[in-house]
Amino acid sequence: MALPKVGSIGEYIREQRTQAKISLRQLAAAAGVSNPYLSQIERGLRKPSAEILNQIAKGLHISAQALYIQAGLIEDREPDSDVLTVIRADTLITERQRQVLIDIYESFRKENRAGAPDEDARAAKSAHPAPEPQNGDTVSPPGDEGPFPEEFAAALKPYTASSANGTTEPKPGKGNS
Amino acid sequence: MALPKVGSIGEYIREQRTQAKISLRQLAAAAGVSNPYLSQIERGLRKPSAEILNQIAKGLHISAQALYIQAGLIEDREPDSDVLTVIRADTLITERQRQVLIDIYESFRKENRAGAPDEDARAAKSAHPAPEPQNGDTVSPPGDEGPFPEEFAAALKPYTASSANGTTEPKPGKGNS
DNA sequence: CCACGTTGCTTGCAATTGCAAACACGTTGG
DNA sequence: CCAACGTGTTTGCAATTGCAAGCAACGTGG
Repeated sequence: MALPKVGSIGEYIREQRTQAKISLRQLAAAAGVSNPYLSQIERGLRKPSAEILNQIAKGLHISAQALYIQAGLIEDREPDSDVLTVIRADTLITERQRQVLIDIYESFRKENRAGAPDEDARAAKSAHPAPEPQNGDTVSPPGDEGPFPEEFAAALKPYTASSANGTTEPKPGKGNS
Repeated sequence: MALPKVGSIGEYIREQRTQAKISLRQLAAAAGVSNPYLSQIERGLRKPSAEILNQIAKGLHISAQALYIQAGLIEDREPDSDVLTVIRADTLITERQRQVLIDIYESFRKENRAGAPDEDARAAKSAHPAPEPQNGDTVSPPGDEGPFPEEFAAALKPYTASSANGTTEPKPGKGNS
C-alpha cells in the first residue's frame, strides 16, 4: 500500500508543467504548495488531496476536471450530451427530480432518433468545458416537426402558466463558504 | 482553526442521505468508508479527501461533480453552465421538447424554493431509490409516486416504459473518441 | 427485565498528507 | 577556485486523515 497506484496523475502534471516551460518551484509557488511536495506528487510518491489538486490545476491554468479525471477521481464518462452531464451535476434539484428530467430527456432523444434521422447530423458535441452557445435564439421553425405528444403539453400547462414567465430567473445565489 | 467552515459539504451529504432514506451506516458501507468517519464528515469535523468524496458520491448515486462543487473543490465551471443554458443550447431536441424540459426544470426549482430549508415536505414523499449497493441502479420509472405531480407520471409512462429502461444509457454509438 | 438490533457519536491509534530545512547536482563568472 | 544561483530531491516532523473499537440512546419483543 506504500505505493498506491496514483496512476498517471503525477506524470500528467509534470508533462503539463514542462510543456508550459515553468520550473517545479515556480509551479509550486503559483499553486501555493511546497516544492518538495510537488516533486513527490509528480513522481507518484504522494497522493495529493483534492484541494491541492485544484490549486495545481489553477497554477497550470488547466481545467480542474482534467486533473480529477486523470487522478481517477471522476469517471471519464464521455457525456452522451452536455444536457445529461449538467443535469447530473446540478445541485439545485433533488435526485428524484433529476431522474425525471433524465428520463424525459432520453425519451425525447429516442423519439427524435426514430422519427427524425435528419437531426442526427448535428449529434456531434464538443467535450470542451467552454460554453459557446451560439444562441441564435433557438427559434427553429418547428411547426409540426416536433413529434412530442400532446400529453406533455397538457400536463405542463398548469405549471408553465405559473412558473414559466421569467425568461431567465436571477440566480438565487448558491452561497458557498 | 482547522475547522473553519468546511462549507455545506457535510450538510449537503447528510441532506442527500436522509432524502434517500438511508442510514449513516448504510451509506458508509455503500461508500466504503467507516461510519464514524462519515459522521464526522457530515458534521463538518473532518475534511474528506477527494477519494472519499468520490466514493460517497457513488454511494449516494449522485454526480461526483456535484459534491466537488459543493465542497468548493472545483469552481463552478462556468457561471452559465446551469441546466437551463445547456438545454437552450442543445441541438438534439426540438424546440417544443426544449420548452417542455425548461418548464419542468423551472417548476422543480420553484418547488424546492418553496420548502427550501425544510425539505421534509419532499422527503416525506420520496422513497429510497436504491439502498442496495449492488443494485442495478435502474432509473426506476416514477410510476407509483413521485415528487412531481401525477400528471407528469401519467404523461411519462408510455415513454419511460419504452425508453428509460437501460441501466444508464443505451449509447447509440454517437460517442466521440 | 434484559437480550437484541437499530440509530449516531466519541475515543485512541496507525497511516498519510504537506511543509520547512537541508541536500545533491549542474551552470555561471568573479 | 569556489561563491552564487538554478534545477529537482531527500529528510525529519507537526498536523491531519481515516479506521477499529467502544459508548450512549432509542426502540422491539422474548
